[in-house]
Amino acid sequence: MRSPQHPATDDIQLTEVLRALSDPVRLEILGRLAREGHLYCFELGAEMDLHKSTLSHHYRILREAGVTHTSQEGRRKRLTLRRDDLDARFPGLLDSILAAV
Amino acid sequence: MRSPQHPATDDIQLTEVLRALSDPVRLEILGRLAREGHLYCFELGAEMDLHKSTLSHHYRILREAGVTHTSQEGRRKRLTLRRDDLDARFPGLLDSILAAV
DNA sequence: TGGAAGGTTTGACAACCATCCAACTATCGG
DNA sequence: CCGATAGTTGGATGGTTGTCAAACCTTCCA
Repeated sequence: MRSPQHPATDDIQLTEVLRALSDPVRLEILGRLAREGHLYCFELGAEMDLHKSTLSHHYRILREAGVTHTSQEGRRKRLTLRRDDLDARFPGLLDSILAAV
Repeated sequence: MRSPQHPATDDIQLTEVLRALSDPVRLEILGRLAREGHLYCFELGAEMDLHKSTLSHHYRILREAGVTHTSQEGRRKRLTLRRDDLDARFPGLLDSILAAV
């Protein structure tokens, strides 16, 4: 299993971040990540009533946009928010979105 | 000619605003609006090398998302940014996006 | 009054998106 | 080693998007 692709901080594009967050499911994931600090994919699978492959698709979009970081822990996958990177690149953006979620 | 549809301030949805601004053309329009205060559609048509119907499509998305206000002046159309409405609904969001454009 | 200017609408089209499903890979527990 | 767990991948599908082009509608002006 190849390690997942994360864009470098400087390569995070505003249009991609905005597009990634313009979906209710991904906005919900973002809110959970912000509140809980991190989460395991299988936790969402148990709650969100979406096929696991659909969720996997959303994880990829968030990751490739630079919003989340994914790390492997055994057979589980752990998501965290790239808060520092996003704040460095687009100051205030994340906070204003999270305040509205 | 029916007057164009603008959502009420309370009806502006975060996902729609983010989606509206996740396109380079519309982000460019936003930047110009923020810098110049207002603009007439035909000015963009002369500069942006896109078919006028394509631009009309972008105007509609910005307007229906609640990002811009459109008013008719003779046969011209004048766009302004709904800055107060957006600030009231999503404090800080517009500023952080404009800072990154 | 007739033509030009400024936009909208409709249709077409290729590209993309969210979703599901089935099959697959990889890891853990017994 | 085997079955269960956790996700990814590829295909299919119905819907949406960005773009152009042609036709249309308003408004102005000469």
